[in-house]
Amino acid sequence: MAPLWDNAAMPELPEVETTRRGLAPHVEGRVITGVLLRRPDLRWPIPPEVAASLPGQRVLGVRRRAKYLLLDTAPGSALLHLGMSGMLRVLPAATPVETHDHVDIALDSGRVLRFTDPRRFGCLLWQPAGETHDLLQRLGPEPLSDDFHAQYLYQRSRDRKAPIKTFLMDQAVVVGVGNIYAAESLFRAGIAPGRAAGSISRERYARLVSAVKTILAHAITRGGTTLRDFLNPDGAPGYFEQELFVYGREGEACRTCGRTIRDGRMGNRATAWCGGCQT
DNA sequence: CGTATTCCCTGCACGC
DNA sequence: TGCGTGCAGGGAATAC
Repeated sequence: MAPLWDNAAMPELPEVETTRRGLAPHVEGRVITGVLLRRPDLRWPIPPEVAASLPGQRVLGVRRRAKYLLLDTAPGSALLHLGMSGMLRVLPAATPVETHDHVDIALDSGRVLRFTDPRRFGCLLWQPAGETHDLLQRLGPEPLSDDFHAQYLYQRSRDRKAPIKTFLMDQAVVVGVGNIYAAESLFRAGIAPGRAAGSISRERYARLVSAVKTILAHAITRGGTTLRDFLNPDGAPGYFEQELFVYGREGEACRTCGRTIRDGRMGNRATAWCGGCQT
């Protein structure tokens, strides 16, 4: 079975949303018949409620908040994060187990929802019904929602001296904009990533918000096309590689102006930008 | 409060 | 060929 993700396509918000859409038809409405934890020490230990509460429950919905997926059942929700190497697949129950297959959630359809994560930066946690997990408490708005707009970003950025790229990747400001999409959005908006967030005009924030929305929405569309049949994913997601303008292109020529793409670090993250197109 | 740094973990690309 | 080293990443935790 071809993997859905590899190191070339980290699960950012569009991949998580694509995963949600792919999973939902196979998981929603199904009854969980068992939970098998082969390796409970992920980013955090998997709490006992997961294995104790899920069996016998019907999956009422599959939701996404930021880069988290939630499997809703009556007593509560399984809260999943794919980290940077996590993968979720729906497979025939008899599918042989491989090295990093940490969790199986068996379904009454005879299939199994399998969580695989080589680097174990992902997590599987428990959110009791009616509560909001601490990890979801202080998150900013969804980037594709109407709550994420230029005036919001402009106001939140006043007095912030951190680089705009760091600010944009702050999950308390807006969720789901990881390193790739931050770099690409700033390129599209023509803003240099090192510029202090608090010194950027309202007009430029309008361009940035528009760029974030356009790029994320486009990436989701692309992801969707690679995932027609979630049970038999054919080929790599490859959603974006041909469309990147700066991310991973350090030292290469800018596709717009021809200048060499620069690189540096911001907030301890590799950052690429074009000194000609971004000011 | 905001900002900077460290850490978690593994696979991979390097250089010797 | 097989080491060792450094890096990548989300994002929480910690330190200032």
